[in-house]
Amino acid sequence: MERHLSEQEIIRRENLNKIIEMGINPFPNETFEISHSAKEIIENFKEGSEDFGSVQLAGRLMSQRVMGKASFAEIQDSSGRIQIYVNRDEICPGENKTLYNQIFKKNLDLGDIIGIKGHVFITQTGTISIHVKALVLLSKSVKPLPVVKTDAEGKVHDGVSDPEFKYRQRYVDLTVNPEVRSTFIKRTKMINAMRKFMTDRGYLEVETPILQSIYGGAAARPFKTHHNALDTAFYLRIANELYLKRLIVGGFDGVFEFAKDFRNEGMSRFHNPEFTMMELYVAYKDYNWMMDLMEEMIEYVAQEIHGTTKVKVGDNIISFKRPWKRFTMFEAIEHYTGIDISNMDEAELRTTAKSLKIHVDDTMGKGKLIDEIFGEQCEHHLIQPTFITDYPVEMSPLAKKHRTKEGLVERFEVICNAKEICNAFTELNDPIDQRKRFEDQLELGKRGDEEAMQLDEDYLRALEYGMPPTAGIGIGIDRLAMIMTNAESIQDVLFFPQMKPEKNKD
RNA sequence: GAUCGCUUAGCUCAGCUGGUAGAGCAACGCCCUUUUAAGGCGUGGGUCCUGGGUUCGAGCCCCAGAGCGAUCACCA
Repeated sequence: MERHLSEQEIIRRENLNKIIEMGINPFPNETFEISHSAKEIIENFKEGSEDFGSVQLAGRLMSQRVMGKASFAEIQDSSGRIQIYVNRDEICPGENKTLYNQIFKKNLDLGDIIGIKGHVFITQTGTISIHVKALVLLSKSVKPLPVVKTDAEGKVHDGVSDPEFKYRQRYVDLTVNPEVRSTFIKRTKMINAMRKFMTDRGYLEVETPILQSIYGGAAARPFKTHHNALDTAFYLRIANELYLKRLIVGGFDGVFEFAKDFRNEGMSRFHNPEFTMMELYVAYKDYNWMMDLMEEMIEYVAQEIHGTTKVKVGDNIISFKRPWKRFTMFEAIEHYTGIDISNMDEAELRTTAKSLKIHVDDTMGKGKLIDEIFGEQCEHHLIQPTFITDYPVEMSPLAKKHRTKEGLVERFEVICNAKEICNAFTELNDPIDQRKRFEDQLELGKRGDEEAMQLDEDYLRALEYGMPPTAGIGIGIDRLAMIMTNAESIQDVLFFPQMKPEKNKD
């Protein structure tokens, strides 16, 4: 098949061929030993010290300033960039100057991956650099990378900013925009910190099925697939809640999983069809205990990532320092609207919602109305992490009824930067009540609610054997990562966000 | 799903009331040769997202479509 190549791509292929003709393998197999990273050298080199007398490092050639028999260039490794100084007669000590005159000056291109050996010194202008004694090509780049330069005022020129380019070709985005790399490193640090926090407390990290014949644990439309050998429909999980609780039935005191979940719904700045949720279930605890744990864990996570509990997000500074504010849902609504809805019936709630200019329709029940009022009137005010507790029972078919408050369940969410970042309950462990809640969901399903839960007989069977009182939580890892990295879109915290398939232009 | 916006060189972007395509960086060549976004001179590079239409003439106007984005709806 004919491929259209740009002028620059053709030139690079010609350079590749010239290198091959000179008997050099542009894609060698051998290990290249690396003694230091660019960052280590820049952070630790002291003028006049004998340290770094001999270093080897490898990376991409990112700029090249050739001046006859001496040149400066920059290489970028996984830690950052460092300047190198290449002198013709030092890398070509004999009569043959081909390596410098031909290969280094002509046939190497920006983006090529090279290995160098030399010693560290400081130039007249005060830049820590590597004086190169030997240079080897490790991999040729035949497609030009966008060249990003930062000028003296710190202004960035020609950074790749087209979102489609960034997300489809994340490998280029990562190479060219250093802050993208640091976002993803923070994401991993965050997950590692959470894992350590929970493992240190003795909770067991587990894996549960992604292909489920009955999907459950959340209200959402699933992706459906088919197993050929069994000739059976399967769903990609929308949550793993019911499986983790089966493990609590089985006798584990604490289990957690970082789970990829899948929901067949709209995409937005805050929604990707596949996303990561961390769910944790701990036996013999309730939601009050879980609130304390959540605060402690996230405060710890912020400290691990940023070295402080204060995190800048957009124009706000968010403080994760304990304790966080706690509101019941009714208190929050009264606080932001001045209206006490705690004793209202459905008709009064509907009137109240209308008076607040909230779009209502006849299918909305009590729980939905309360949720809408909260969502419209309160959520956007909640920038600092805030616990919202005690939700209407209709919205929470897996949560235990409140110990004292009629019509409510023991549930909390944390709202932070105006978005929900977790959802937790005192888990419903009464199999009789759970069956009734599932049946109510089936009714909703019959009335056309596509997100109503399915009745899971096996889960009920597990509860019938007896599940200890349990507290459970699900934390939206992508949402939390957005806050911890000051990202505006979920796509910025996913290496490969979901996109429509690229059309083949050839 | 609805509305609005964007799509021009490898990258970032200009392009007027419709007159046949521009800059910076990158590339190529020469000069300079310890530079700091190195500099100077020169050269090449375009399916102006795609397909139709209007027009003597379309990057620009009209229609249809694609991709991306924003807002809304949906998503507790």
